[in-house]
Parts: sequence; structure tokens; C-alpha cells
Amino acid sequence: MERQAVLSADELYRELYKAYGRPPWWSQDPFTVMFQAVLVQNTAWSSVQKACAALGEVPSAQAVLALPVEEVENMARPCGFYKAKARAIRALAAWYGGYGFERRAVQAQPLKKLRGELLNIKGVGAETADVILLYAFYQPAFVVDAYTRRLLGRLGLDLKNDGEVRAYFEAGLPRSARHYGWCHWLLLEHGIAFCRKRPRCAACPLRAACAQRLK
DNA sequence: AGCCAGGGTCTAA
DNA sequence: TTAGACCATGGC
Repeated sequence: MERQAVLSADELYRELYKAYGRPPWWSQDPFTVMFQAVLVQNTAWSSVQKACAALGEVPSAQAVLALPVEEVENMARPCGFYKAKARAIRALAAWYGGYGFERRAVQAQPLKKLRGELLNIKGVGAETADVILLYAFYQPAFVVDAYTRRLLGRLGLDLKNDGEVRAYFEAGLPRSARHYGWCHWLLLEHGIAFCRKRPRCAACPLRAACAQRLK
């Protein structure tokens, strides 16, 4: 059976944009992105929002460094894996401090170097590193998450690993942090609404594409 | 009750 | 390089 050509990254982006409109940016503050990106690891976003609301506001990197470990652990506790997350948050604050807590100082460095530094931090893997690079520092690093993998699978794309997923988007979208960030956020929004492990296909705006290609 | 949540690190083969 | 155990908590 001849399978129809699958959606290109650009077509997918347009479909999502049509369905959800222009997405917001994660946060204006770099350390807020780092803090929340760690908290959300294997955790529902709603839990992160609740934890942050309970804090009043996300602490600054400087504040985190001045706090005892136990205090940071308490901030992370409601999101699970709190010891590992507290350690990662403190390490990220220290890393940011190495650049004087200045976004511009980080941005002056090569992307590959920054990615390597972030990946060397325990508790920071590829997804978290790319979230930070993209949403905190506006670098063109496409974020591959569980929702994205799931959706592409359901659309019938056969992408072996995250590298191929990244290539699919990085080749298909304009190479700019704005587009990468918008596209990932749309994938996220769509995933939360319809593309979980137990999908809600009946109301999904992409059901036509899925049905067509999973036949 | 039990699965699920926007992951990451270790280890063993 | 890949698979599986483990990490911890809260929501539904």
C-alpha cells in the first residue's frame, strides 16, 4: 500500500497555529525558565504552576544560591524528585552566576559550548538544556518532548530518535528561536489538550491528518 | 487502586 | 547504544 506523503514540519506548524493561534513565550526572565524547566521534569505542568503560585514568585538565581539546600528542596518537593531537582536548580543558578546573571553574557557564547555546559549539569538532560537555550536565551535549539514524539508517531512519521525529530523541525522551519519556540509551545498546548497517552481524538483538530496517515 | 505527568541518571548487556 | 530500574509527589 502506498502511504501518502506525511506532513512536513511547516505544514504541521501551520495546522497548529491555525488551531491555537500565536503562543506566548515561556517567560521573560531567564532563571524562571530554568527553575520551571527542572520542576516540570516528568511532572504535570499544572503541578509546577501550583508550586510556583505557593512560592508567591519564582526566586532569583542569586536568592537560590543564598538559600540552604533544604529550602530549595522544599520549593521542589511538591513536584517530586525533589532532591535531584533542588541540586539541578542550584547548579543552574551557579552556572548562570558564572556569567554574572546576565543574559547577554550567556548569549555571547557559542551555542554548542553552552549546550555542552548545560548537559554537564546533573539533572539537566537534552530536553531541559534545549528549553533553557531556547526560551531563556533565544538560541535556535528545537525542543523535543514526549508530546512531540507521540504526535509524530501518530501522524505516521517514522523517526528513530530525537536527533531525527530535531532534524525534521530544524530543516522544515525557519531557523529562528522565535519559530522554534512557537512551534514547540503549540505542540505542547496541543499535546496537553489532545495528545496524551490516552488521546482525545474525537475533538482533536489534527484528527484528519492522523486518520489519513495511520490507515 | 493505580496510572499518569513536558525527564534524567545509572547500570548491564 | 539501548533497555530497564530508580528517583518522589500529586491529580484524577
